[in-house]
Amino acid sequence: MRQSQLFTRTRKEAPTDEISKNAQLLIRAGFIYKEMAGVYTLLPLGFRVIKNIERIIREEMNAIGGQEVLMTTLQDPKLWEKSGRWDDSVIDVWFKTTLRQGTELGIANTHEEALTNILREYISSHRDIPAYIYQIQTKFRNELRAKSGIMRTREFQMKDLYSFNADEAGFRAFYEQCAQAYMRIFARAGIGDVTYRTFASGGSFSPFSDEFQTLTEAGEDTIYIDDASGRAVNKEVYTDDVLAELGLSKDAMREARSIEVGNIFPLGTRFPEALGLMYTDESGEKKFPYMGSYGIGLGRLMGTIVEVLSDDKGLVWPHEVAPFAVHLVSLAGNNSDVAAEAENTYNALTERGIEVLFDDRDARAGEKFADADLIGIPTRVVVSEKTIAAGGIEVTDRKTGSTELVPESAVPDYFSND
RNA sequence: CGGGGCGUAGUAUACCGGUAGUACGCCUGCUUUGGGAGCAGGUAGACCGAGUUCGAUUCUCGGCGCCCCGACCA
Repeated sequence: MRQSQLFTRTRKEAPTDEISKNAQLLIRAGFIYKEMAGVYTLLPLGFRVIKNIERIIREEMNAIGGQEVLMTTLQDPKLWEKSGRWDDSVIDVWFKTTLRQGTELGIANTHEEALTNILREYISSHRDIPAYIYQIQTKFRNELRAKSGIMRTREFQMKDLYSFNADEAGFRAFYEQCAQAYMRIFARAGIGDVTYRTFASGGSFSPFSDEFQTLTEAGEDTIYIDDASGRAVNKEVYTDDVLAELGLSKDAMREARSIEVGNIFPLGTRFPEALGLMYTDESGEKKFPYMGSYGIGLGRLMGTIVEVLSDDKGLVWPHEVAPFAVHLVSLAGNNSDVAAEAENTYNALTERGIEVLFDDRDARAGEKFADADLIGIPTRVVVSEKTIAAGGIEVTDRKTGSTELVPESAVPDYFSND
């Protein structure tokens, strides 16, 4: 896409009402727009990033047998009354609304009840499970305090998968598979080497859960890491008993600040029991399926990538999540030959299926470079009088800053899209 | 929800009990063109309400909003 037509603009100065690095950079670079506290609009560049994150998650969830659905935001209180969670003292992040005739409705903050209820119609035999169902959908949570830019918001995209297995053994096997899929997701998102599977409390549903914690000072959590095994333990369950159970020793563990980018946990049969979801097993006996829940907040993942990878010049996107693969910068000035060459390069790359942000604006080099650094597309390509005189194009890596001149004849191979 | 801080052009900031200045942005023109250019002209602003006062953007109170610390975070 041509940058001259991109309706957003970069800003030199950070907004004063944002302290967090993720929000400052994303707003300055024109990826997001702040509507109000904890509520952000995704602008074209930010939307592209979220779509890429979504794609990675979707691929990995499909690979482990996930089936995608899209559930509703408006929810029936009756289902929640059955599970005992309609009460504001049980879930304190509710947004609720009412129909004109006065009927109360819930605005979804999670979907265990809704999905379990749907499955009553489709799961009745052991042949109907396991079922692994997920969605990428907007969640609303009335957080007491939104904070840390896009890390804790009141409205956000979330991937939530729910597993239904015949028994706990089947659940366990899938749970491990999903944990592996999560690690692949975070690796592809560029934060794999600083993300730890972390033993944590299971809240009110189970004795444990696994969180995926990414090391960053911007985090809200404290974890303890055992570098030898790569495992970590959340501070909230960092007790001698838990460590003994996990075979870990306090002597070998280091403390770190982190942000929770994902969470998986066992739900047992609580929701099937509350909502009446049963299947008939091989011997004709009726049983409750064993359930698990697996979440990733897409916006928080995007914010975490920013916190971990950006530098003093701006954003740095890993290839798989970058809004574009190449940032083509034309330094044409009044030189129509350079402008024509830049157009040719743009067309050649685009025809090869490469996503290009083409800075065709009538602006000076300094401004264009500063913007390119701020936006953080992995590869910058410059076409100018200099590069034409040298018979090629200049290719710069955003992360390392390393630059090379690629001869014109070698350009197709350099950008072969494989 | 407890505590603290803050609301001035699109953005970032300054000053002031007598209606507001600067920078960036944006518009026009000329020059410039490899790291956020120069000159000239122009555009655009006091969160809302009440009170005090001859007069409030400034002081007081209330509301609303934003940020930070803590608590909370199925």
